[in-house]
Amino acid sequence: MSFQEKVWELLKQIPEGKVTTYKIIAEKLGTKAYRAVGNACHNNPYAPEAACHRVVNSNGKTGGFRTGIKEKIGLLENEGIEVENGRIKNFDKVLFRF
DNA sequence: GCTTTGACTCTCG
DNA sequence: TCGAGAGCCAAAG
Repeated sequence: MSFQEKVWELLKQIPEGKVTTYKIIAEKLGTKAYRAVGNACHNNPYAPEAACHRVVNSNGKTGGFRTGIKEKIGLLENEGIEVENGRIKNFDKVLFRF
């Protein structure tokens, strides 16, 4: 199982209404390849299963999204996550730490 | 096998 | 609060 496959497995564990960060994911995999995690999402073949839109930056910002940041924000809000100016409002509340 | 690139993070001014 | 610079790892060319 390659690095990114492990990332996708973790992404599938994120429940609705919750988000996580690239840092946390990397830590869970026992590495510090935050950027590699981003790459994994970019190449994510498990489209809706692996909730890459529930992964944000460590400071609560949504970061960038290749398919359009607006779309993802809409999805997050639909799950009860408030987003304002590309930033998670109640970040500590919705943060999923596995 | 070295170089480039990226949906990142941390520190400093 | 915000932007710039440096550091980090894995995948693709």
